[in-house]
Amino acid sequence: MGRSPCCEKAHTNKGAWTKEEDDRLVAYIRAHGEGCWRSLPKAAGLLRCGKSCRLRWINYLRPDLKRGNFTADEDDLIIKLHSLLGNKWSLIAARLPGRTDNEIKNYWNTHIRRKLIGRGIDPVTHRPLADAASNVTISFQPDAHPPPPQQQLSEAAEAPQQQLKPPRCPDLNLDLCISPPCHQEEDQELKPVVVKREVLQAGHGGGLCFGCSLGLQKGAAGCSCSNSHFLGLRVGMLDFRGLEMK
DNA sequence: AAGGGGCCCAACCGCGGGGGC
DNA sequence: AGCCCCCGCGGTTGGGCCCCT
Repeated sequence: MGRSPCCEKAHTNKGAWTKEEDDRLVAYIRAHGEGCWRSLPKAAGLLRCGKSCRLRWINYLRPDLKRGNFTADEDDLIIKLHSLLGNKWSLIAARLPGRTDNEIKNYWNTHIRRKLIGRGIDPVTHRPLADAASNVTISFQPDAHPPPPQQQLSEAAEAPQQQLKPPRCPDLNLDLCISPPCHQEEDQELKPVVVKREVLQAGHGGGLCFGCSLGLQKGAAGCSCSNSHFLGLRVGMLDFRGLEMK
């Protein structure tokens, strides 16, 4: 009954990885590449479960990891992305080259949460902690960015005047205007962020202009709405032009 | 100098989703 | 269509380190 164990726990090591285990894992992945984590430990001669190997590689051994302290720009970007995506650490990590979801999650829980609380901002809702008056009305801007048919949010059409939750972060513009992906010929290396519609709707204020709320300059890639709340945040590596809704 | 408490972060656990059969 | 396997994700844990008293 129930889920089968991911590995034979009786014959696997647990806890901190040794240098030798690291070396074995790195050598194996260099020779054979990633993939089939379940069979990797046996093939690599490791007494670890596949999940453990995958985690060790992704969070610690991967050669493209940046490591080191987070910059102020990364801080700001994480906060912005969290306000949009919630605890979707993998999505946030996808927009921070060299950072892992685990690293960002830890950093959030140990530093940013405290920082936001210190600023009087609820780290969960991104709203002022003392915010009692939640009667802010956010209006849609259906003309600002007419989306392609496949990306129109039916909810927006169904309830264009509905009252939405107030901004959860005082410097975030929450005017709704989801930009269609454009300039697709550029930056092919940037993976599109695939955001389930529920992610944007569940407790995140209904809808947002990604460009504006991330501080992109008016007229910059992905943002040409009428928002006037440019924040001056440098987000050069960020690009939501490939944003997909599913 | 010692020890107690808090912090940090690597690693584990359980679950959900996707894909193959 | 349903089942099973595997991967990946998010939440949680625990051990080591650091700082304060």
